[in-house]
Amino acid sequence: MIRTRFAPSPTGALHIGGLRTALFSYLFAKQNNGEFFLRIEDTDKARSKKEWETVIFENLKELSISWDNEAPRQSERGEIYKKYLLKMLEEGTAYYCFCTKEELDEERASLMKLEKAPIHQGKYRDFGLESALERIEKGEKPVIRFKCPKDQDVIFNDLIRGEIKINTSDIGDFIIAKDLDNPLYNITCAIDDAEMGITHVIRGEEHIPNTPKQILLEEALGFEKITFAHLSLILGKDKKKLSKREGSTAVSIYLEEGYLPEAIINFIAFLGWNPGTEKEIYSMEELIKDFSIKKISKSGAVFNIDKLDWINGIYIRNMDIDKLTLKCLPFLENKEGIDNKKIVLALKDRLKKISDIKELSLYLYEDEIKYDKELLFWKDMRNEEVKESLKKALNLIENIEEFNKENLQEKLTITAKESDSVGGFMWPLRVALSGQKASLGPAEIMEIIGKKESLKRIIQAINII
RNA sequence: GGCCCUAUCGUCUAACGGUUAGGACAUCAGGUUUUCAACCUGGCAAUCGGGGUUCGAUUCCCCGUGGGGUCACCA
Repeated sequence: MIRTRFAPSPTGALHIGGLRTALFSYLFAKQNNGEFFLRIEDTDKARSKKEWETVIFENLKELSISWDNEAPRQSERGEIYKKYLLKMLEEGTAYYCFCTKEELDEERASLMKLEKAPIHQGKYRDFGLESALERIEKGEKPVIRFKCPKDQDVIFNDLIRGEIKINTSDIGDFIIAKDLDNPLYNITCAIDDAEMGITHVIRGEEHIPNTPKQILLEEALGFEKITFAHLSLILGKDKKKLSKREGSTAVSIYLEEGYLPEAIINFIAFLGWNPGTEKEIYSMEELIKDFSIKKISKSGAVFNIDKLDWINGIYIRNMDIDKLTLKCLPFLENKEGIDNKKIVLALKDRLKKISDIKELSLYLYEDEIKYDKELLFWKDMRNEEVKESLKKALNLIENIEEFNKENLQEKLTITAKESDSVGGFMWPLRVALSGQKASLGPAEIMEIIGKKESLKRIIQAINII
């Protein structure tokens, strides 16, 4: 059975790139009737926080990415790692290294000067476990390094990129643990993937350099082979790895601003993947069905918020009106006599994200709207003409009993067509009702704010001219 | 700098070695509208450069160049 995993570090919010990794891992597992696991990589005790873990869980749930296991925390698996570390030390596939940080910094600097890769040369590689233990006895605190085979090609077949080959001389004896109780990323990752029975690791491209290390560790420990797939990075407008400078990278922010989970999933899925047809609107079920890891593109994709806006707009427009209203409520005011559902219905076509409705609906709630009187003038109308036009509207509206937008629109249209110009009648009225350069139509506004408020606003406009 | 990954419109991307290089977003123009959206119609816009292989390269190979990643006692 195929089993994938998503292994975030709870050192920050769920990142857009992390979400895509999780989504693709999820889709790949599900379409193969496999399992999708979660694992919390919190070996960095200083930076890991329980709060972030909670945020990650909740974001994933909200986005309908569900996992099949009880997500283990690496911080609670110390004994397991220790067992493997001891085994490697005894078998000689790992060794204690007594180099100081200063020594290592120096080594790195001098290698860089020679324009060589700063690979650790393995001073204590053949020091021997016995002698090492003696020094530890005396109180020295060594780190544990992997004894990397010399000059050997590590080859793996990446599902997305094909064959990747890296020579061990470009890797060196990397540190696998600070000490027996503090293992580092590569070793915990290799051990957990093996123990969890992970068959396919789908992750970001930045992990390509880690892959041969993990494969080497896999071999040293006698684990099953894992298949890897490395996703290209999501880039910002500057074509660099997406960073906070360009809007947010945190999924939670998008959720809060009112990007719908379905839209986010749809958009993210299409960042670097497409079905090869012209269909662009995809539900999670459809994604599971049509997703193909082979069709993932190899180059980085720029995160284009305009396209997210467009997709989100489509989802908003297609959403059930009651559900949409519920989503909008946090961004709307509460005013006696005003039906927020009507506002949502009237405004939903112009929303790119749910939070937009706040700004767009403000004038509907205000007790006294303020605007520049010049705004009331349609083209080159004179004072008297505007006043006349508004009075005509006032008379008409005063006599309308059935105050819904269809009826209002009908009556307004008749009068407008009898007037000198349709715009000359409609524009001042709309501005009188909204105080805005751009707004809903007069009939829509009146239905929402009601007859009394409508008349009040028209009279106010007549008075300021 | 070493190693690795990568390269089609501004952006996301299609194109068994043979297409007028297609679609979407954005943009521009027009239509519909009192306005703004939504909607409809249309336009602009791309194969990084140089060598090969081939009857024929966006496609395969090599070399450049550009972009990115990574070289932690972070993950």
